[in-house]
Amino acid sequence: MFGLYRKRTPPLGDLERDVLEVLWRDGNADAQAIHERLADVRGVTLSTVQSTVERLTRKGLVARHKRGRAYCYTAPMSRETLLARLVAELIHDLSGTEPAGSVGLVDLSADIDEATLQQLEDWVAETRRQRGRDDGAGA
Amino acid sequence: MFGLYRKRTPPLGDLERDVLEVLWRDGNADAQAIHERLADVRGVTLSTVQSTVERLTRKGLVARHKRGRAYCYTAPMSRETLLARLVAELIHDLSGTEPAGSVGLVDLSADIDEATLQQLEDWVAETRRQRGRDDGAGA
DNA sequence: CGCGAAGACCGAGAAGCGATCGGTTTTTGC
DNA sequence: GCAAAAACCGATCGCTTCTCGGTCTTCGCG
Repeated sequence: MFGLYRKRTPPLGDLERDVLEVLWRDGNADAQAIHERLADVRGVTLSTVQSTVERLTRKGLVARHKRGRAYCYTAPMSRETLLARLVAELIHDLSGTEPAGSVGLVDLSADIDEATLQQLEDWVAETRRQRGRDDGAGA
Repeated sequence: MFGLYRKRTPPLGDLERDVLEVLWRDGNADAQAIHERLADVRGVTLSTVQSTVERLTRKGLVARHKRGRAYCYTAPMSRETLLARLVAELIHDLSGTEPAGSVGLVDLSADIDEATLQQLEDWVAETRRQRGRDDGAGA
């Protein structure tokens, strides 16, 4: 079969990404704080930020708890974890029935800095390790 | 800075993905052939397929050349290359200013088969090798 | 050379999603 | 209680894919 419905993490919009970025940086923040952080680069109102962070909450990508009169938001899923999930989905979606053993990658590689590359590599290694001791059920 | 405009590969729709899949499988095909391949799983008309493959052409993801009265479409970019590009963009977009040395990935890793994992790993290695002998200008 | 069919092309419309914000209600601190 | 701060709601806009029918072009063949 070709088209399968899967529980893909909905693709993040630009503002959503920025909000997450702030949350990852500061650990936690209320809408106001996020807004102030973002106002420099983006001319958005507090309302917009609130809507966005709320959407993010609905998506399960941020958690919140009341503190004073405002909500305090946090990103329970780390940047790395989200990245991993996204990469996983991407790979899963784009890897057809054929495992395609031929490694023809290597092309648009420039664009990634060493650190990221390292990250990816470590992630691969870690994943393999994990899967090795856990079980072999992948696809 | 937070929001950067980049030449992201536009996100592929479901049908677009399926069309690419067919192209990768068969090497090349005209709209008719693609349609027949897809008709089994998807009740789409030939017109729809044509539109989709044309959009894909505009995106530069498929090439075409006249053969007889119909166009013959091919996917110049291999599945692996496209995957690599997408992964690269994903990583680039989601890796903030901080390289985030901590490797906290490892979570949703199951979902990927060994072959793909291997692929990714090789790709990383190759990329690093490439960039090693070329230059060090990454970020 | 002309004709009929096959296919490309175009434009239109529906649906989904994020971004955006204003206005209203709720909550809270004093 | 009251005023302000914040959450909440719902509406709109723009963009993208999917969908297709209708029209124009082109090709092959007699």
